[in-house]
Amino acid sequence: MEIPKELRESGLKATLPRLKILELFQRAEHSAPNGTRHMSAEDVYRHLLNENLEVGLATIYRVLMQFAEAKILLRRQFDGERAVFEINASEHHDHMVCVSCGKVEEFFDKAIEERQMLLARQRGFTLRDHSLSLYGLCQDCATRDRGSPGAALSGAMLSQHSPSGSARLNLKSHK
Amino acid sequence: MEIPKELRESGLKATLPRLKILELFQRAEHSAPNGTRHMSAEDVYRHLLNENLEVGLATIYRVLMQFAEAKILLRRQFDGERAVFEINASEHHDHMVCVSCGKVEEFFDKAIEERQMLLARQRGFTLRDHSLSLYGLCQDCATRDRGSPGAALSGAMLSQHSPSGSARLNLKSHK
DNA sequence: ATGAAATTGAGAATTGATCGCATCTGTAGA
DNA sequence: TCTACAGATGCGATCAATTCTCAATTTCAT
Repeated sequence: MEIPKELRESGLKATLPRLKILELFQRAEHSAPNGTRHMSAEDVYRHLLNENLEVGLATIYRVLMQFAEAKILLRRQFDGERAVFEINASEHHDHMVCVSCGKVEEFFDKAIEERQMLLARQRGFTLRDHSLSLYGLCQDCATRDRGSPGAALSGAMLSQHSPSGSARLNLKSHK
Repeated sequence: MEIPKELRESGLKATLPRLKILELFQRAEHSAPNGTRHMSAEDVYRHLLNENLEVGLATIYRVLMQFAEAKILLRRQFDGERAVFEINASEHHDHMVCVSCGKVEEFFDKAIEERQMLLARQRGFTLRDHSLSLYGLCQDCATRDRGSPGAALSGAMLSQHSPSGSARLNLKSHK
């Protein structure tokens, strides 16, 4: 009776890896700044390791895929980056991604949603899903860059404190 | 004096691979249906082979990257798919992608663009770029599927006449 | 024409992600 | 509670897309 309803309803067995992964995303849901909300498979892997739980990467990929299919998680893929997942709890939203520090902010705009539906309808297009991401500098990075221009956007140095992976275009440097 | 201004202005040397790749995208610009407009590195590779021009894949990836940096081409990355490129000639636009046949339609909506700018401004976000893609069934596929439901969305059979790659989620079957 | 600098091509290497399979483990039913 | 077995895991192999390495070739300013 400790089995979370998300798992029960999905038909997936309540295994340790699944329970822990679900819990991880649920805890991260309201992690305030710099979205630990959005985690890649590797992010999850490392988080679990920190909790002294060794789960095979393959398992993590599998579970993330199953959770996404079950609508427990949402899979997001920002421009050239690895896939990240977030818990599917809050309302639908789109994202603003800082290309400097990697921070992900969420937003929702009714007007945009409505225009999308209208445009699709006009073309006889049956809308299933959509993905809208704005890329640029978050307030903090814009401010900092104004102070010492030139240093910014090299990205390399900044990729350290990038939460779930790295800034866009910064495709190297992991592990 | 045959050197296209795109190359001249980019500072890139006018080599055969570059000339041919540029020409390919320029010719494809107005290819009417089912975007040959959007081509992956492999697509380009195959097209050049058809013209009896063997260019190493590595070179194609390099040139595409350079062209994207020079704003000659635009790199697009639809959900789980490989990167595709299109010539950066026409006005800015976003995309509707058919998840069944892979067709890519383009659209532009002033209202959406304006909302995006407004939302970014409200959050102190310096907008650099954005990506909006609508996923669903194009008119043709929606009509066909209504005729013989169930058959659709298996995707596999359809991936053949998919122009630049394959339908979304159909990550296998290439070469 | 000449040489420094840029570019290419072939293959090796990386990276993110998936697969195959032998071994475990939840969980429904006895 | 016990048990059988479908389902799940973990490991390593594998895959696909992309990038890197480096020697050989080509471009272009002089």
